[in-house]
Amino acid sequence: VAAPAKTSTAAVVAAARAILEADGPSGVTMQAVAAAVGIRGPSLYKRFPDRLAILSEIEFLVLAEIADILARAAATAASPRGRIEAMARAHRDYATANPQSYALIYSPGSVNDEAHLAARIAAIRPVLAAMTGLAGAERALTATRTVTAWLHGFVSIEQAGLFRLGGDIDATFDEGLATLLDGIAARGGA
Amino acid sequence: VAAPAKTSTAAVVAAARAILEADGPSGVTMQAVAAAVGIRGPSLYKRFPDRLAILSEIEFLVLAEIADILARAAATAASPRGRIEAMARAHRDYATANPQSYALIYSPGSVNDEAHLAARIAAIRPVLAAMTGLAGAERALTATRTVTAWLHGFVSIEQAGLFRLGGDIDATFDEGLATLLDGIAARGGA
DNA sequence: ACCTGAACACCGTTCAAGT
DNA sequence: ACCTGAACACCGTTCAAGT
Repeated sequence: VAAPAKTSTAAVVAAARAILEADGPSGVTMQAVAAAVGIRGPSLYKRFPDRLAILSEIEFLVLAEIADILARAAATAASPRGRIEAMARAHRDYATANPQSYALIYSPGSVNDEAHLAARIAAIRPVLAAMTGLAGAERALTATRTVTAWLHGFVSIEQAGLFRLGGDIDATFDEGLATLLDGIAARGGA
Repeated sequence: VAAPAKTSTAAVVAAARAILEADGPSGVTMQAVAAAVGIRGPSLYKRFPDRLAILSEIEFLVLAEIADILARAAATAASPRGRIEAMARAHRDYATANPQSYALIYSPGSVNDEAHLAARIAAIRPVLAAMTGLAGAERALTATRTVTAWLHGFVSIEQAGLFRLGGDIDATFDEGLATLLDGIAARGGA
């Protein structure tokens, strides 16, 4: 006669993600997550080996969301450059709407195994495809890395509150992106 | 009759910084830092209000080091572009040599008060100066932010071990930097 | 003045016991 | 099968007591 399950793996991950976004990583304690799904801390170990495993599942969730919003953004424009611009804005908007989730997947403690790598590659695929159209197949990977680095750095600095010398940050974003894409296009197209 | 001090504020910060670089942020416990300077955990509260205050002092140390290496790098080249390139390489080299310290000053938990802001501005000053030479006074701030965002994003992704689709990362860095500076120069110079 | 042991609240995690 | 209370080791932090 088995005891009935009070919750599920998916419900635990969803609850943990909500706590992360509301209270930051230090708020994601085993007790808090357990309480959010109506059980006690130790019971979580029936479903996850440890706390890191829960954060790891949140990373999958977030990477899938980013893959989705980037693919949708790419579909809103026809030209390679227009697609990259749309994805860059979507990336920044996602980070603004989900700052803690975004910070998690780039944090030093983020999980870096094969499964997460595959999820990251899947998320970047539409950027790589558009960049192939803009810069050619041979230069697509390097150009994608350049745009991705700038994008992550910009969002990361913005969210840390470190743009503090004034100026219009939205305009800085647009101009930085244009500068980058001009430079990439100037180096020889497809 | 006062009890003789076994250590000093500077010694505590230096010890904490060494532990941070060796064991990461979670290794910087009050007990570990205290033991490294020959005292017990609670004694640290005579010199620092809490653990965050010790990390805050490490941030000042690191920001001063970065200000120093950037200023030195700028002095090795004559042209504005040459100076920016030298500073970009020095920035990346510093992060490679001091990954935990570098991660600390861009971590979500980094202290963002007026004193730290001043230290950050001081560190970036030579970049802003060189950028004024390359892009003109009016466009210097935006261009500096674009380069800084790319630089931080690149280093951050590199250290997280997230460049995993092959290719020469050193060459990617050089090409990304050249692309950016070409784009900035093309938008209208000084 | 500075240092210490003891104590407190709070973590993650383990485990024997319950249903 | 899943859940629970009790326990353990380990944190940051406080404080009264030592010199």
